[in-house]
Amino acid sequence: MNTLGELERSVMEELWAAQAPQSVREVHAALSTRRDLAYTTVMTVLDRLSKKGLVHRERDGRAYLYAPEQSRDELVADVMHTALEGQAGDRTAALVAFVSRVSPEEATAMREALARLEQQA
Amino acid sequence: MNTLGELERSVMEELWAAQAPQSVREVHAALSTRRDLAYTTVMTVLDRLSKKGLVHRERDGRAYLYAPEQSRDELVADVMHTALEGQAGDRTAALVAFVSRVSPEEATAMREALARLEQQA
DNA sequence: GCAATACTACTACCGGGTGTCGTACTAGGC
DNA sequence: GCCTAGTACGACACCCGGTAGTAGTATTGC
Repeated sequence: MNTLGELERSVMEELWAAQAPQSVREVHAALSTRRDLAYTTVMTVLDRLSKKGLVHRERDGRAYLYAPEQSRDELVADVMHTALEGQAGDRTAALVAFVSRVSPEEATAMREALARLEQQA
Repeated sequence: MNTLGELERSVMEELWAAQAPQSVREVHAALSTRRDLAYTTVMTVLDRLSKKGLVHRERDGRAYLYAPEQSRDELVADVMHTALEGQAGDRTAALVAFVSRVSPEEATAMREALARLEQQA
């Protein structure tokens, strides 16, 4: 879930940055500009990410193409949500504590999002 | 930080449930109603939690008393915040995604919290 | 058709974190 | 001065993440 490792996060970043599904080779090439990694290391990480349900893979000829299951925003929102659900008791209290710590811009963003939500309902 | 194990979480629950700081013996007794644990196991966990800064301990005669550093609400809010900070790019997008998933009651709680926040500023 | 090539699958190893506990040491109480 | 309650320290197993090698399989170029 949130417990992504360093390299796993980097790989996800690459997948998010790319618009289309990426092959292992493409991800490896992208990461190789900054770090020295074996091709199989990247493959293993992509495999683990797919087993965790974070990325989706599909055949493309003899290769696989990997794409993120969720956008980064959604994943972050998911982690936040999971944390909140872990709160057995009073969730509103946790939300209040959370809200009281966000920056003014973030508070504004939340107000807008809540307003939009209200219109839908 | 967020990576609390199962037992660690249980211990935190006990500390939160108790009003006053607890001794190892008290926490052990409380957990023993449900699970069979060695006294030293509980001690080790409390020690690790204190090293992580999640609990605070103070001497009481020859024993230590342990108390949570933060309330559960605060910890949850903290985890949520950490997740949000990890968002390198557009945080408002993540907030929007988050807000659009909360329950109606939670949405109401957030609106109230935001309103309160506005009055303070 | 066959060899080279491009991928994947499987396995492995190490380090760190967590669950779990035993043993050694220490400071009060009777 | 010994017993007891408590701590300190160390240990071990397991799982996860970083890292990679080797073996197997399928495609492709000649």
